[in-house]
Amino acid sequence: MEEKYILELTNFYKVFADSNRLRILFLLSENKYRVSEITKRLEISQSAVSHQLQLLRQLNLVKVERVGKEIYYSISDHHINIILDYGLIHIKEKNNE
Amino acid sequence: MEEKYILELTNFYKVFADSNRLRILFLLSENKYRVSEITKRLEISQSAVSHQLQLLRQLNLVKVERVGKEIYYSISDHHINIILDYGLIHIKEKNNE
DNA sequence: ACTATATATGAACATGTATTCATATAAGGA
DNA sequence: TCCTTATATGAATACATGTTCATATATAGT
Repeated sequence: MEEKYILELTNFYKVFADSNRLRILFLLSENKYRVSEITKRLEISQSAVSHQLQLLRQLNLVKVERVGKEIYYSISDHHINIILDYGLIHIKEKNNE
Repeated sequence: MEEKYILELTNFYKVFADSNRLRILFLLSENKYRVSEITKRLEISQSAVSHQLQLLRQLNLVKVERVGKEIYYSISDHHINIILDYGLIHIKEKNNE
């Protein structure tokens, strides 16, 4: 049975179930960005961005690189891109029906 | 940009981000079941099961079939199975690292 | 028509979590 | 060392949503 994986699985899907977190992931899937750039591009407050990045870091989904005062974030798990791509495909397909 | 899909996408992922809902989806991915059977097998209250099924029905993820007093539910969107399978693969792979 | 069984549903409640606000930390430049 | 900028973080707040409780609806059997 999958029962033993259920909690782990729901936690995995929860990552993508918040719009700001998803925006951040999509942005980082293109490139690495500083916190301030994420804030500007997505129009999310600096604090909210930092909190989300903290969460993503704990889940080992993004990695960090410090350059002077600035801190760059990027995707660290290639599965993320697959999930993002598949989700998009699903939605687009659905909209075409 | 994916911006216009973001909300739709998060709603899509939210479906899988609850453990009881995920259990129900996994169960229904095997077979069609009556509400009472889902309740027994998953040990979730009848009301909670009904509420979740209602939600899944509104999203067109499950379909309904009435047979007398009983009501059978089953998966109506094949994408569901793909998502469930992929999620499992991801988790298992992750656990083997 | 009455009763029992299966399922649905609205409202109240409980809980998790995302955001904000205020502030801390850390690095670079003067 | 002091100031400025970049980011992190704890606490409070706001909000969304899943569950329960009570009850409604629907169907079959008598």
